[in-house]
Amino acid sequence: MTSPDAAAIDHSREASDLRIAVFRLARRMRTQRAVDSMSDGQFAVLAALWVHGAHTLGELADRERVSAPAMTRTVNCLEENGYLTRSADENDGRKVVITLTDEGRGVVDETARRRDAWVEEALAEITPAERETLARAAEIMQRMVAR
Amino acid sequence: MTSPDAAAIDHSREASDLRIAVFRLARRMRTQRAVDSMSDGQFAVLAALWVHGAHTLGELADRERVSAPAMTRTVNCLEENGYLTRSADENDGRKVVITLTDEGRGVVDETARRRDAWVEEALAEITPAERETLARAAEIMQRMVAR
DNA sequence: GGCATTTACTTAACAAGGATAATGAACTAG
DNA sequence: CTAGTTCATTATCCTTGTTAAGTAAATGCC
Repeated sequence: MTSPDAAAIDHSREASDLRIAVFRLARRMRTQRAVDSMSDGQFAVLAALWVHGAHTLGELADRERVSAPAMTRTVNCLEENGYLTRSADENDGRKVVITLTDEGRGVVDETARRRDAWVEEALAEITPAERETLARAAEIMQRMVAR
Repeated sequence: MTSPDAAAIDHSREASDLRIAVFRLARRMRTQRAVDSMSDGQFAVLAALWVHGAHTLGELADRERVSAPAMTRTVNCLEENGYLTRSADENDGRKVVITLTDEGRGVVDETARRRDAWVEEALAEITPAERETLARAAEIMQRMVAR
């Protein structure tokens, strides 16, 4: 009965390798973000708005896997700094629609440029085929998490 | 001159997507722990002791990129739970040598196993081609970090 | 239409885990 | 032996997460 065992081991090995690689890369990227006044969570919200457009508060909380109160506070802070605006939903007065301001958009561009500097450098040193693999992997990982 | 700009934007977007995906997946994997009451930081300390052997408190703080007081608190908690022990350094009475207990070793094994279990489950729900992509991506990410 | 329930967000209170500053004990240099 | 340095700890504060409770708007049932 070598076949099932071998398959199980391969599967387990694949999972281990992915887990270790993801942890290491996350850790490495995190160390690169030394100089920045904006926290990860705050930046992630602006980035989500930039990539996916306006959200209600609840949608943002769900997307970032964070409680609604936590998202309220984050949004308060970002609103005070002028990076986004709240407005009432036309059809549902309970909902708050959150929209990126031009200033917020600018901050995302600028911050992303600085934060991603290390990743871009690393991407520049691998082949286009490898970059393509990573891009597809990123999409798959997003789906694994979203599930 | 649209081509260079478009390329630069794609590159930046690629880096952003990868960073976000890796952070999210790492976060999700991190939620799978053997001991629910143990934080990621605490587990990281046990894992460091497991992989690299006994450390002084300062060495642990440096390795985890954390202040000495923060590490003191983390170690206090882990010591109270019996996962590690403090002992005086033979040659330098100021230093505190921190050693993993058998129980601590067990927690590391169990947690690694559970994290892999979640990843394996997630891998089971995607196609073989996607698994292959992730496997290749894991190898590429390891190389990016190792560089 | 009016009242109860549900939904979406906010406020309040609290816990975890990070930081710096200050304290204490042990080593080292002069 | 005294002065200065280093390692760990304690004290205090900040950020960011949580759950519980409160408010306002929408929905559903007579």
